[in-house]
Amino acid sequence: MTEEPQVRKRDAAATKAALLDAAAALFAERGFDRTTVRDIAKVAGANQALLFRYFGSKDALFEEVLARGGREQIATTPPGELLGTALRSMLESDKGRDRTLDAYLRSTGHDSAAAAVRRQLGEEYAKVLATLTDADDADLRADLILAWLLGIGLVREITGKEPLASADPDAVCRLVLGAARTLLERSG
Amino acid sequence: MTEEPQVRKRDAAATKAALLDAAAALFAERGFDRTTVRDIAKVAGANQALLFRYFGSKDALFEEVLARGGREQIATTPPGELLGTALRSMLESDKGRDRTLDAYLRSTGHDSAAAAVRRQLGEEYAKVLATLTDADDADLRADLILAWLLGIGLVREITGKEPLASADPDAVCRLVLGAARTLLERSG
DNA sequence: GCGGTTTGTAAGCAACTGCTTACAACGCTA
DNA sequence: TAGCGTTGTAAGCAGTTGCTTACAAACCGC
Repeated sequence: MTEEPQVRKRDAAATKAALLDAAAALFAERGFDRTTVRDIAKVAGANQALLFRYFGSKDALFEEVLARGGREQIATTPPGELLGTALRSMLESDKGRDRTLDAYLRSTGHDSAAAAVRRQLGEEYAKVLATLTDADDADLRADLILAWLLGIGLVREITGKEPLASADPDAVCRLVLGAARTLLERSG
Repeated sequence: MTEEPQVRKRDAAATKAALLDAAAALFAERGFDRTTVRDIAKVAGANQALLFRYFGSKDALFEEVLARGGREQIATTPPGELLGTALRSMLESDKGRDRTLDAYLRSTGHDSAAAAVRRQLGEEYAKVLATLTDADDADLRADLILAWLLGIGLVREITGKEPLASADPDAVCRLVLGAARTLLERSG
């Protein structure tokens, strides 16, 4: 057997990334309050003191997790498809999908600086969604669409309520997009 | 001055009710994890040991809070008006309104037995909402309406995103009920 | 090789958590 | 009034939390 470097040694960037990944996974799974820095460090295979050296605090780490994951989708999706894409990526519970939304939804009890990130993230989504209608209350309608997206995520991932939790993504998309079109098209 | 009994003395029922009220308020304000039994006892003006004597555990107390508040609205509203009423009661941020939904939304990171209460509460709402349509996927459509309600509450109360957070209740109702009608009326 | 910086580690601190226990005060019944 | 279950209180226990500190080991320029 060739000797493989099982343990990452003296690579600050890799350690930081590992901590970020571990934190994202755990925050998504348990929420902010029920995730401990010791758990994050253990999953990342790093010492917990490094978490504070690289991120400053658990709070700051949470902010970075939220900011990193949230902006990804907005940046890589054309406006017209954002609603469908966001909805679909939320519905496809397959492995490997981005779980930032879960972290968001499971940490609603947590105020502090992360609340600002949450709000800003919402702003960015809503801003894009608002371009889809020419009604004079476009921003409000966009907020309602965003609220629907979040609510669907809440019921599916957190509450786990059936039949929505394991409903066919296509069926859900058809229903939601149909109603959303009504909301966006009728001028105010 | 006549002597008033400022301190409640030896009244188990009153003490228990005070604890329940205090818990409901604090859970709604901070969520489950960030509310301590010491705080609840302090707000209720009671000793924290009594909390455990009367409710058994913090978890069980949370369950009672959720169950008590949630069923109230369902029981007192006719099915056809549930959507509008629930929406309106959520939008009217005035004083004294029931804040059980906030407790629900701020405690999404908390699993355990309360998750069952959350789910069951959702079942009851969805069951009523499902009677509003005759589509063969009525349950799914009802779940989507429920999700929208929760999402709107989330964006308004937790995220505080504008313009939805301080939007006119009538305007929101008009938009949501219009789109919801589309969702419920079109048979599948 | 050598000094200094960067990276990783172990141990611990102080505060807080849910919960328990031992006990005092009260009020009803006999 | 004596006895006794109920209600309220003070103190503490054991475990966990975020975060800090003191130190060892690896790396880099010289």
